[in-house]
Amino acid sequence: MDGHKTDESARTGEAGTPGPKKRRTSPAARELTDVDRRILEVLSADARIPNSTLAARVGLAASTCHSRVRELEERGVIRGYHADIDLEATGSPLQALVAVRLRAGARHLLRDFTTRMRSRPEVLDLYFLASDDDFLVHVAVPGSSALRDFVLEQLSAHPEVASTQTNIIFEHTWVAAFPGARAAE
Amino acid sequence: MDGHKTDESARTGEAGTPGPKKRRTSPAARELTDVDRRILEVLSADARIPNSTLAARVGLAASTCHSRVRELEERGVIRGYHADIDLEATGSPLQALVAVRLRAGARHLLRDFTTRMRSRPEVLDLYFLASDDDFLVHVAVPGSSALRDFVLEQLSAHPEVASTQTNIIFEHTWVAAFPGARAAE
DNA sequence: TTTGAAATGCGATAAGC
DNA sequence: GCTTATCGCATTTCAAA
Repeated sequence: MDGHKTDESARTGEAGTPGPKKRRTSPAARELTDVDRRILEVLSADARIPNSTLAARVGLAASTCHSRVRELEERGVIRGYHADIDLEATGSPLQALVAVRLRAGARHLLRDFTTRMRSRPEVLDLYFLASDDDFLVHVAVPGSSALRDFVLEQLSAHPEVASTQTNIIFEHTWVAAFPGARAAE
Repeated sequence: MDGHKTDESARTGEAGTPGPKKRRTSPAARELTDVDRRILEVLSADARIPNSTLAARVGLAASTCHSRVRELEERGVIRGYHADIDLEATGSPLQALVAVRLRAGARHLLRDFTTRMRSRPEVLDLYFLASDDDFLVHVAVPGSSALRDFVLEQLSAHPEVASTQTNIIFEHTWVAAFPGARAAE
């Protein structure tokens, strides 16, 4: 599982420093402008803010702001908008992070495993790690018995799973959608 | 704002399920109806869907649907709406989960620690775990040197931190906002 | 007491400057 | 990138079940 090379060796210099106003010619990897960044910041804090209000906050006309947002959506910078739901209200107040280690000989079942995890209703997030534990599965369940059932039936019972370790979550705090974004605008 | 009573506490039992038709008397913890649940499901997949479309999807009139959504917001079931941002586009493609163990004698600094973590721009999520009185800090950074700086300067350098373990994330998949919600509607 | 339909004001969207 | 104009949606009101 170790020894993977990251593929981000080709990193150009930062544009933040003063210098030549060279035009960025790669549209897909174009860097974000300062206004773009502020738009993302506001939308990550409140995705349903009216476009006119957003425009005023970032100092743009409404139409301009709208086209910027659309461009960010089309470029894939904004991947979507999601409602943040109170898990207690949905009847699943118990959260856990389950560390899963796969059997070394069953790595070809990795895709099956991720597919199954993503199809399970209890699963909220799936972290594929570089460490000894291959996955960290973030789940929410109604109670401890449902947690036990999930771990036993969806993880331990499967042959590709070598071991699991279940960690109860006392509290999960969402801080930001991306680095630099602040909840307190 | 505060704990005022909603004026619609008289909700009769559902006719669908057999059983006692006991009236729910706790308004704050009132259970979600089937329609509520479907609304949450759609909004967690696409928070900016037009209300008219949402209403059609859940089989409600637009006005009714709108009042339901507002009620869910006021009850705190919907805690907010957030844009989902591509971390690579923001220039922080490297993610990690840092496990932090606090010194047993410094548990009174727990609040300071969480406050500091939430003020750091690199931090995306903060998990307070039951396992070893540990935290799991989800961060995104531009590269490995920024990750090293964060761990050394924001964690190891502080006296309340007993130990850290940094786990690189190969891939992070957001699956659902709450149990049962499916991305593929 | 909750739903559905109609009316109005505001915001989203597109064309021109 | 801003201004204006049009269109569509959000929101309220009211009638009905």
